[in-house]
Amino acid sequence: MAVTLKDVAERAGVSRSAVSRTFTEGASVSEKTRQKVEAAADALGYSPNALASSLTTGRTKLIGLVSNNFHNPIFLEVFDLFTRGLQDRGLRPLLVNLSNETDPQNSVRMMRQYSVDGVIVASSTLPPSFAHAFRQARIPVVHSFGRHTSNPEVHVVGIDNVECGRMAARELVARGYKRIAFLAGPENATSTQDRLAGFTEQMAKHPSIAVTHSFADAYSFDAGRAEMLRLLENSPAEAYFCGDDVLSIGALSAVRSAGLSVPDDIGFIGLNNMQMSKWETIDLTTIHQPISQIITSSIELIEAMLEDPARYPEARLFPCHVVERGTLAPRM
Amino acid sequence: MAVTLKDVAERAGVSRSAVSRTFTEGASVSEKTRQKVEAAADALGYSPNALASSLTTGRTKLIGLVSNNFHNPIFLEVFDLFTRGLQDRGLRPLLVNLSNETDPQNSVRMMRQYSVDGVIVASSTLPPSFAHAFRQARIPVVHSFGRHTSNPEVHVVGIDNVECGRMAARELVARGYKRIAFLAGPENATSTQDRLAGFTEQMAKHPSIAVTHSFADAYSFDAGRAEMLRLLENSPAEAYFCGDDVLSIGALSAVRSAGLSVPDDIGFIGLNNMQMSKWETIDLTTIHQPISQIITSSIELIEAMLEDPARYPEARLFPCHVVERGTLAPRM
DNA sequence: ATGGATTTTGCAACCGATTGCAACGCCACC
DNA sequence: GGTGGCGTTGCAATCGGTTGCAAAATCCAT
Repeated sequence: MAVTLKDVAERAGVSRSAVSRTFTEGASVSEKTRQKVEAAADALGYSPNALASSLTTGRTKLIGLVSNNFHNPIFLEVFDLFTRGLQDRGLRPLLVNLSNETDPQNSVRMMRQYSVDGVIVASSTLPPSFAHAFRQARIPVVHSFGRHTSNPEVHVVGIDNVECGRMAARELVARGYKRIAFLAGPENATSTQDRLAGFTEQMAKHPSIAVTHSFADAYSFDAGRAEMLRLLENSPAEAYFCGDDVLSIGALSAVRSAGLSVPDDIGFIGLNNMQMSKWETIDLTTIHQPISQIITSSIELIEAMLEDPARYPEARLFPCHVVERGTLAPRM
Repeated sequence: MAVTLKDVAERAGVSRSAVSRTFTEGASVSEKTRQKVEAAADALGYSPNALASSLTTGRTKLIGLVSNNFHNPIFLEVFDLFTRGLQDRGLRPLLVNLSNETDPQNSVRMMRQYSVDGVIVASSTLPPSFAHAFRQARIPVVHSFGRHTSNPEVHVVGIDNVECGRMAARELVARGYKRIAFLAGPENATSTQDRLAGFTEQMAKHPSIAVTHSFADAYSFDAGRAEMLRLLENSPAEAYFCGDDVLSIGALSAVRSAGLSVPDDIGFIGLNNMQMSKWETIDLTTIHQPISQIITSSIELIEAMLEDPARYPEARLFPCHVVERGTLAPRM
């Protein structure tokens, strides 16, 4: 079948060790044998079997890329950035779709079987127990878009969701809305909980403003639309903070199909600033989440953990800011 | 470190072979030893190292999932379906992003290094040379969304793009448009070429109708928008067939920001029927591509090739149909 | 209890690599 | 010519499993 070390060694007339050494950085091989080996390898079309070598080196260069978020278009961008970033560093992403998985131990087992060097959990809706389970299993792990706690047990890279909640609240108050609501993502997602906490905390400073909130089933267009349709049935608020742009877009669609106009009848502010939000037909005012920095940073972090698995868990949070477009009334 | 076969064997008081056999389907082990082994394995938290076993079995259960299409939202759905479908069959997708790769040999080398059992090329814009290179390297390969030829050299699963071109042409003619254009995807993509061929072939039957075409740089919103803006500068056609929904949506956005209305001023028909196309704000008439069947079929095919690598290359094409929404004038 | 058939088991070789160690060749220098 | 030192090389063990083969254990019928 495949060309092996042994084949190359025989053709080059050297030992297998010699071949192995010419293919490993910084090993001691004379120029002469290196030449012979490379000639033989080229002729045979040899490339070393990374999996076999992983047996002795203990490194597979495989990184589990774990997510459950395959309905939010922003994750296409996330996967794009992750795969390229990992590839550029010689790492290979093993994509794991946890959409229907509830038991972290299954994922741990799976990652163990393929002896991945590390795991990146890319999700704001997967419970922290998944990242924890990996850490418990002593697999280096970074939770991207995860929850920031004061005393993190795993590496977390993302944003300060509580502050985002406050930011949205401040923005809506500044626009003079008197009946404000949070159309949140899935109730049990940590991102939802944190955003809600920040939002209500900030709104508590304005007792004269009526505040409500409700949850969408998922971070998806359909869920946003469905929830908004429900809200429209019963005296909706003047303005909504949506837990994600994709929810906003779903909600916008519901509002427009009800014959109402944005921002004249209802205002919206989203969160993420995905590509689509700037489309003319959408033109969503939103809070920008620095996806690309989060991902770059996550990759750096997982790489650092490969070097030093005992590295002390760290939270890396990146600042967000409001991007003003056309779905909110002007500031007063 | 990790718990190995040997550890389990020692604890259970049996040989390593016995342990191995209890974990391989259909091997001969007595009930008694199986019990002992399983108890020991549970106590130690053992799970077999798939990579090590691949050395002797020659099977990694790794499937390279190769794409260059990380800007078309439909591919999020594609990845979702692929990852779930593969996982359900005990296969693991190794995601490869070929956005900036031009040399098929690099990808072949990469797949070899990780000794994947097979490769799924999921792209309609990657040149056929990639799929061919895998086949040449004797790696089982299926090209999803690839070009159908009468004498296929690799397995292809997708649609008949030539027929789609005809279908779009027929639809536009039936609506009475007299100046018709094809806003195509990347010029060198086989899908573009085939759709263009079918489109012009069909339009040739109507010499009184003015037909033009042009290309977008990529299957992306921005490319569609940019190309449409260019077209608007110089007496645009009455109706456009766009090579992909995402192009249509970009074009729609350009048209609307120019103050024109759809379908009154310009008509559109897309291709794919992605989720987004049914959003109220978009409401795109389009040709439905049966993504989910294509993917299911691709997975079945790659699985069949794992059994029989010599299996004769086959093209599997699925029918498309027009989904009527609101971006074309009514039929005459 | 005996013998033969059938299952179960362990040994040892092997998969494709890496690596510690000792032997080797080569050169310089005395 | 002999010695020391250094870079190079090959041997052999090892990584975590699988598997052919022969020996051992079990079963069944007589």
